[in-house]
Amino acid sequence: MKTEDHSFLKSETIENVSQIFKVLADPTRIKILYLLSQEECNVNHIAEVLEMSQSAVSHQLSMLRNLRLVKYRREGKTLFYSCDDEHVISLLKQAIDHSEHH
Amino acid sequence: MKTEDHSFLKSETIENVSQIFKVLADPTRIKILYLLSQEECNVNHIAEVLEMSQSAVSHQLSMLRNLRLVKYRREGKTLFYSCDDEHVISLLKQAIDHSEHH
DNA sequence: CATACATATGAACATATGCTCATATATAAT
DNA sequence: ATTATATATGAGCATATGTTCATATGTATG
Repeated sequence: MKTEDHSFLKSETIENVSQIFKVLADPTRIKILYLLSQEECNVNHIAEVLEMSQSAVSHQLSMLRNLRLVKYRREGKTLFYSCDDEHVISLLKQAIDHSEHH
Repeated sequence: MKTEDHSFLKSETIENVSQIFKVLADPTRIKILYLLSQEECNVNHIAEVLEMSQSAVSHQLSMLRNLRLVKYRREGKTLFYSCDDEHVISLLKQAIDHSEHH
């Protein structure tokens, strides 16, 4: 068993980094995270704004929740989601800025 | 036809950002880019260090070349690859630093 | 408690992705 | 020219991923 696949990076680090970027690699999640970085939203609102099914949004939020990238609060029947990871939002915004200015 | 799927981000921006992060989402490419960020390498050297087949490395380099993330120079039969996109390396290193210090 | 509304979840399916295997191309040396 | 070395590339395959569809769960209200 090798604990490292690379002389300089721990395999654990590589897996973590890969996971962060996998989240950010999907257009749907980019839109969701960018939206949530601007305002707290409930699930249906996200679905409407992004023109996606409630189910698809909910599945993605489930993933983002498990990775602790978003959090939520309940208000009656409604769940309000917001971002919970400044670092990931920072990476996203840098990539957006770079893309927009090139 | 909608030119934007999101009120704030152009669909072109979303695609570009997604593509950047897709590149960085794969463990193999993380290792290759990190290695190349430290030293110029030929293909066989990358394959040896990362314990991968020459073909697998070459396929990945092909992709990185097409996206202009790496460049190469020839010396006889050997091709020496190096990084050609500071911004992408910057994103990668930030994610690595963050992962290592948490 | 029955119904409606908001959200979550499991299964199935289609597409994307990364590898291997075989083979092609390019350069150098004999 | 033939052979060896370094790298590239196409096809095929197995796995991962994101969506849809159907259904479940949770909460408020009559």
